[in-house]
Amino acid sequence: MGRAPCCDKNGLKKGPWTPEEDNKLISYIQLHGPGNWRALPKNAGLQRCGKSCRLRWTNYLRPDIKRGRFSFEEEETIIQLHSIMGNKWSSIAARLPGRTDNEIKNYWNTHIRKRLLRNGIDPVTHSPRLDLLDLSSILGSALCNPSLLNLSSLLGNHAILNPELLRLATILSSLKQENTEMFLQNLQDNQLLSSLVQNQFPLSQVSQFQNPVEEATSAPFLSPTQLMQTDLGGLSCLNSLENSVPSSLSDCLVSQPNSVSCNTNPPIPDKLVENSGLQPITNGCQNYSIESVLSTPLSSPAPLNSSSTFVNSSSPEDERESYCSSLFKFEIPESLNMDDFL
DNA sequence: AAACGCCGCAACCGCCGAGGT
DNA sequence: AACCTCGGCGGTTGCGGCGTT
Repeated sequence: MGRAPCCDKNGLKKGPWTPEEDNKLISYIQLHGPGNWRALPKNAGLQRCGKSCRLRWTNYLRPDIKRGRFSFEEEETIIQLHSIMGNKWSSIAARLPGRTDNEIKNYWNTHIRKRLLRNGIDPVTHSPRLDLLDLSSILGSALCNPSLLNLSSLLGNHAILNPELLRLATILSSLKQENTEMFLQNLQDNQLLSSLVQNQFPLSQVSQFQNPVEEATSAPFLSPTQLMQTDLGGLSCLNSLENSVPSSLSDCLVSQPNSVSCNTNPPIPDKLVENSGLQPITNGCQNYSIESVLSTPLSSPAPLNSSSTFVNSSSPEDERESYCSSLFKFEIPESLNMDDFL
């Protein structure tokens, strides 16, 4: 573990710390307290540079450090704070008692970041990744069965909705009577979708908040937790849909009685279906009910450790994976003026 | 059993800002 | 204003453990 000594400047030792060195450092700090790191190694009888001592203390030896696996709550907090602060690990660590910035950084890079990527979420922007996003299939499916679009229930929902998505839903709804073909063409061109995705979680909205509490309570769009729940990557989405969304998308996906074939909807590759554990749908069209998708109340994100979220999970990692169970969750600002979208 | 490759994480590196002179 | 010192931070490295072949 740790980096091997690359040099030995000034006779100072580098590399992994020995228990003896740890004991010396702990004993000295217990007597004199931390600080004055330049002079500390000499006074403590350590052949280390002050910086190395400080890092060893702050990242490993400090008595208040909590070691062990990150809890769901901690992980949720990290994701939320990262979406606000970016790679400000020390700021994030300040809000996670017992965790160091280094530990959080490592955990982010080795666990959370990978999972976000798997789920089709850009870990930097916390936005769905365009290269994996296949909203066109979702919307195309909706177009195949416009009855699935129920705006009235949407408008009666107290959740908060991303205006761009609401606009999209409105357009789709209007297409019940109008020119479906034209819209399908637009979908194929993907211009609308690109615009949608790029505008969905602009970073500028993140930076305008003075603190995470303010941001968490006033942000009009998806919270980071919801973003984790927003799974657009396909594979894990399908898996989680089958396992844990009994009332919404998975129902539409598997058991929708009036499924309609749709040529514009690219079928799920067999391999994906196979890996996801999802039963192949022979007509090649999944029907997503926007009504059901939009029905989740969202004044506060569901806790990560909500037991109802985890079904058929075999490991904590799987549990967190299945946490991305809802394809979309929306929030509708009370001030939203529907006229803007109609 | 051995070889190989991947992953996790402690530790290092370089940069930056604050504070003192 | 310029310089220096110190501490803090984020990014990166690479060893050791573990799983896979």
